This record gives sequence, C-alpha cells and structure tokens, in this order.
Amino acid sequence: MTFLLHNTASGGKEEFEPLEPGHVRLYTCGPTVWNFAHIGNFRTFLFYDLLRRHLRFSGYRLTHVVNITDIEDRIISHATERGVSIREYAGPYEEAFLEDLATIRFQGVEVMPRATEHVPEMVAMVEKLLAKGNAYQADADVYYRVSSFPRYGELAHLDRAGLKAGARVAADDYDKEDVVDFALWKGEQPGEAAVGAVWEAPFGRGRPGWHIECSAMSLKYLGPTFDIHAGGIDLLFPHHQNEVAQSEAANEAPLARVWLHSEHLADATGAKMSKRLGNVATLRDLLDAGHDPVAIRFFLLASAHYRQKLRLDETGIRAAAEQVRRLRDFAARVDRSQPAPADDPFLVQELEDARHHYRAALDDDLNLPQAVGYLFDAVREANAGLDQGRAGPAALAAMRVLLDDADQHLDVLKEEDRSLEAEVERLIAEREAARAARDFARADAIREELKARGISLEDTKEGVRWRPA
RNA sequence: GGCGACGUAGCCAAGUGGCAAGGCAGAGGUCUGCAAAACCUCCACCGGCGGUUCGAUUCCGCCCGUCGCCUCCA
Repeated sequence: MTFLLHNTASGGKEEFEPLEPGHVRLYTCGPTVWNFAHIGNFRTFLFYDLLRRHLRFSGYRLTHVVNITDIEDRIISHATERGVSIREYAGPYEEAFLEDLATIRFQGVEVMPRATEHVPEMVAMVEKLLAKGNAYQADADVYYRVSSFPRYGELAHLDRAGLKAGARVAADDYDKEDVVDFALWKGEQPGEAAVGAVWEAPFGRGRPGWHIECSAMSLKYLGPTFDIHAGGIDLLFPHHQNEVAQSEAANEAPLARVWLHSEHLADATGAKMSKRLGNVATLRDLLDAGHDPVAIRFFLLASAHYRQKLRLDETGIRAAAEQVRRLRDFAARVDRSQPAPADDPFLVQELEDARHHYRAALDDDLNLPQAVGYLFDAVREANAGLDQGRAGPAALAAMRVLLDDADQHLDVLKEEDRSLEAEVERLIAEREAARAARDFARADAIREELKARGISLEDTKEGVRWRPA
C-alpha cells in the first residue's frame, strides 16, 4: 500500500518512504507563545495530528518534534512592559496552549523543545555559517548571506529577481549587504538583559533570530536530514526557505525530504485570520459559545482537505457536531447489538470494502473528507443491516473494525465521563412509571426537563436510552 | 507588478474524460402513545465564453469573481 503526500518542494504527490525503514522523523513548526493561540493555529495542529496518526496507523514508529518559540520580538516587548522575564511571560501561554491541544485531542508528540533551552546549539550553527562564509557580521548583528546559497527560493518557488521586486521590500535600517539577507543573531538591545533575553556568543552578546531555532533543534533531535517537515502555508516563505538555506549550508545535506503545508482557516467572511486584523477567535471563545470540543475537532479535521481553505463557520461546527453524534450513536448500537443468526454476505462485503476505501483515501495525501464519506456510506448500510436483522457475527466484527480504524484518526467516539448518571437513571425510572400509568403529560415533562439539562432520551423496544444531547 | 490557489445543490464538501461521494439543513414516508434514533424516497448538470475530443464538471485559452504569498503571520 503506497502512501502519497503532496510535497511542496516538487509541487506534486510523491510516494512516501522514510529514510530509515519503519521509522519516521518529523518536524512540525510549533507556536510562538506570546498570546493565546487562535483557532486557525489549531487547524494546523490538527493537520499535524492527522499526519502523525496516519503514520502510526500505517505502522511507523515516530520521532516527532514540535518546537516552542519563546524568544521573539513580541514576547520581549510584552515581558518588558510587565517587568518579567520572557520565560515568566511566555510560561502561562505555553501552558494554555498545551491545555487547548489536549482539549481537542491532539496526540502528544515525542519532543517539544523550547528555543530558550537551545541557544548554545543555535550559536554553534551560526558560528559554522560564519566560518563557511554563509553569514557575516554587521555591527552587533549576524546576517545570513542569501547570495551564498544559489538554491534560495527554490522551495517556495520564488526567484530572487521576483523577491527584489517584491511589493513589501521595507525600508531597511540595518547594515545588510542585501535586503533579502535575514538575521541569524541580533545584538543586545537595551532592556533585553533585564528580561532574560540575552545570551553570550563568540560573535557578541545578543539573541538568536527566529529561523535559526528550527534549524538548530531539528538537527539536534532529527539529524541533518529527516523525512517530513510541515507547517502552515504562511511559513513556507520566508521561514522554511530560510531554514533550508541555514541548515543545508551548515550541514551540507538536504534538510527535509518532504515538505507539507496546510492551508489556513479563514474567518467567516473568507479573510485570513490573524491577530493583526483582529478577526481571530480562540478555542476558548468557541467553547464559551457552547461548542463541543470534539465537534470543533471534527470540523477542523474532517470537513475540508488540509490543503483547502476552510472558513470558520458556526453552522459548520454544528454540522460537525451532528456527524459526531451520528457516529457515536452508531458505535453504541454496534456495541449493544447481538449478532443475527446469519450473515448477509453482501453487507459484510460492503463493510470490508468501506474499510479499504477509507484507508485508501487517507493514503492519498490524507484525504480525510473523502474517507469520512466512505465511512458514512458504511454507517448507513450497517444501520440498515441491523434494522433488518442481516448483521451476523462477521458483519458486527467488520463494523467494529471499521469504527476502530476511523477513530484512530478522528478520535471522536470516546465521550467524557458521565457523572450525572445516577440522577438521570432515577428520572428515567420515574418517567417509565408514568408511561406505564399512561400519564404521558408527566412523562413528557420529565423528558423535557432532561432535555433542558442536556440529556436526550430515546424510547426503543429494548428500553430507554439516553445520551448527552 | 510577480507567483499561486480556489469558484461543485440552501450551507459545508469529495471527486472523475463517459450518465456528480458524503455530511448538515429541508420535504414526504416506515416505526413510535407522541417524540427521538434508524431506515426508505426526494433535492445539482459542477462561475461565464470559446477550443480539443465520439464525449468535459474533469484538458487548454480567455473573461468574471474570491483568496493567499512576495522578509519574521499556523
């Protein structure tokens, strides 16, 4: 079974094969913890989540690195305002970020290094680049000499002539040789020592530029060449392009073999979501608005392919919630179903086909929306089979396997614990007594009351079932 | 100005050179004390104009529209 991934570097889908058989080395750009992450950030993280889950699903062992950027202009400036160190300032946002990830069931990664804890590695790389002539000092700063790296622009499919003609070539107040050169090291500025943002280096006291951290940390944890590097599309240029320039010049080896970039989550009007435009929503905002974290997960993960723009849309989240509900209902039904005496071979075949199609869709550049289409097809057929007593032992087993496969990516079936169980059961019993007495007014009143408390009831031949509405 | 993406039913969305998945919403049924759930049925000719082709939503060109990137934003 071949696994195809769309490689930004080549612009097409390629068969994936890790350097080391059975083991995938993966680097995905992490958050700058200067504030609460917005929901668009989490779309990207759920893309990482899908990628790593499918790699594991495919049997690979993973070493997945996600960096925490805790040295950065905005962090320094806010920390200065508050009179705290950058670690003290960033710590709570880092914690909030990890909490939010857990809320949307992001699977934990193997390594989460902080920039502040890897400055010596960055210094070493800058020294190497200086020694090789790929970098130069200009006063207290060190810049990368883009002209020393002929392949600059290849990854992002930009040529240097185009860059120079770019509309955003800002007036530059640094002593750079070339406007496209970027900072590897920024000399100490007044006030930076007070917030713990200054480090010693042979080329002068200061702090690392942004791009160098990823180059240094990926080298440390994954080696000079690793399998997959991923990030949001906005990181393609200049961030990833600069990483390539730094790492490949320093290590004299290709950085990543496959580059993956996910599209943005747009706001409701279709515009890019960014703090600067003020059109952001955080996960916490959506939760406060009453959305279920699992519905948010499903919405971000499964409603559009990762390379497709997606709009944040409340109707869409509600639709996702309904889909999750349908899957959970079906899973619960499969769990409690007794096998019919005989299997309908057509049903069994359909379920097995669905499982193969599901996997094939994911193997085709992580096409989860398509995979989910097959899944719901199968759910409908399976429900019909259960309705009609055509689901024997083989069909039930096939249903369980399909759900298990799907939930390895979706991770929406498991519900949070139900502490109110006893109370609900008591009210259900009371309502059953009322129904037996044909006191339907009372029975409906209880049902309404539970509904108001977020519990919905279903009367079935096998008895009453309830679930969170 | 340069590079690129997208435009499929009320909404979201997958997809293919040969009669367009799936979900949500909606309508009508079966079942039910009534509901709910489930199932059944119904609901698109794929932005516009040309071209290539036996045949295009799918390939090419142009146009219209939306969006992104072009130095630190997931």
